[in-house]
Amino acid sequence: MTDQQRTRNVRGHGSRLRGEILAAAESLVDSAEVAGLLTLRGVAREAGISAPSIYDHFDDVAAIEDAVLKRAFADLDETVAAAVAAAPTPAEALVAGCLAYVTYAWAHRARYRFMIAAGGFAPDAVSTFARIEAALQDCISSQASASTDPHADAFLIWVGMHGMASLEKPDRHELRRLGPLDRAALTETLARRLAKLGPA
Amino acid sequence: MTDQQRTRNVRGHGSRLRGEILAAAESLVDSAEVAGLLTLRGVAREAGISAPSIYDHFDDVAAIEDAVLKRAFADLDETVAAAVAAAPTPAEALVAGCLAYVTYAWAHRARYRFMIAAGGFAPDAVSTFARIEAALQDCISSQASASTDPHADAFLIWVGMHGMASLEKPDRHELRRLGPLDRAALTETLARRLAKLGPA
DNA sequence: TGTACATCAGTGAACGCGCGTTCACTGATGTAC
DNA sequence: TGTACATCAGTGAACGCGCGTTCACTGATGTAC
Repeated sequence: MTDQQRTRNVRGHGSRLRGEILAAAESLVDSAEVAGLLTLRGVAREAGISAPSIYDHFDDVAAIEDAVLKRAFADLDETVAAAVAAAPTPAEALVAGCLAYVTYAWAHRARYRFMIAAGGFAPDAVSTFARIEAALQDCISSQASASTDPHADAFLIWVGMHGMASLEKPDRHELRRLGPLDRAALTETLARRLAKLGPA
Repeated sequence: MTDQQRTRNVRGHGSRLRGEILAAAESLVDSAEVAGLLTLRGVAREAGISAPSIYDHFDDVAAIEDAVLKRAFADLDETVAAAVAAAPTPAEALVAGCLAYVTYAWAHRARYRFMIAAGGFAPDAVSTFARIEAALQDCISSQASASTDPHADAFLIWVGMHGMASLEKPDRHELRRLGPLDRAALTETLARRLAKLGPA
């Protein structure tokens, strides 16, 4: 990206370059028009270093992708966790968590595509799923949800959120025909119906 | 794929090769481990022809991809249409259409991934969406559905089916923790809840 | 305080590969006379 | 019925490119004596 001379890291801080490589890879993932794979040389270019320098920090391009994925899933998980924690009631917590999930995906479309393209949901998604399940369980305990099978219903919620999250921009393709969609309201409706949270 | 000599098409039937190229591309899409893009040379190899021969029938590799996508979406649409048409009641028709959609995606996982990877849902998906919306409208008319907003609810059903369709194989990753999932039953539950079809 | 040396954080050149694309060609098949 | 020719359905060789990966190297910085 930048043509200016890199100033070499001081002794003992060579691992800083690892962070720069990762940041460059994330930048490429986020700005990808199509869900193209990362290339080692592309990452090196973006980071402003020579290609062989990457090998000191990552075994290969797959290792970079794994690191990017890990951070992205952790980031998403934290976002969901914060939304759940901030809500006053179990029902609001579940809805807020779902909205946070979907909003994150919309805000980082290319990243989310990358996350799901890399072999479906990685094990990194487990904790986010567990949060949804726990939030649903809270709803059931407080009689906010009529669900009798939290395991299956949490799965359905996850399915619904992923479907919502992976849609394209509303201003493209056939979605125009749907008219203006209030995506946040739709997401809440989706969550409430699947979680059996009452009127939706 | 085959090493044996190709016998050239007779005069006036040169366009047969177009079909063979398309079939080769579909075969590659269906057997892709990761959702890799097609390459012109790869398609030529699979079809057993030289790479330049493709230019007589397709402008470039994007044109091949478009043709594959078009056929795949049409195939999916016909499958859904047949399922809807064969059901005796509106509610069963809607559920059958949803199940057909999801089953098609599971049966052709790599193909479905290719379909959604190519820039979200192409305009080719419009008619399938219209079928879902019409089926829901039938349910409302016959009072099988309590939906008051068929437009938005058809959208939610579509979202849910896409989410269900794009999940990975159940025997991988964290899905194991979910225990054995009856995917057909889950799909029906998902459809009934989102369509407000009564007990689910 | 000097100085030789080891280490660290990288670089530059080169390799072989598969890719898309071009170009001139080939050889069978139909058509005109 | 022959034969010259046009057309059709492709092929083979070559190009320039970006890729992953290797290898020997460089030059600044710390350390030992």
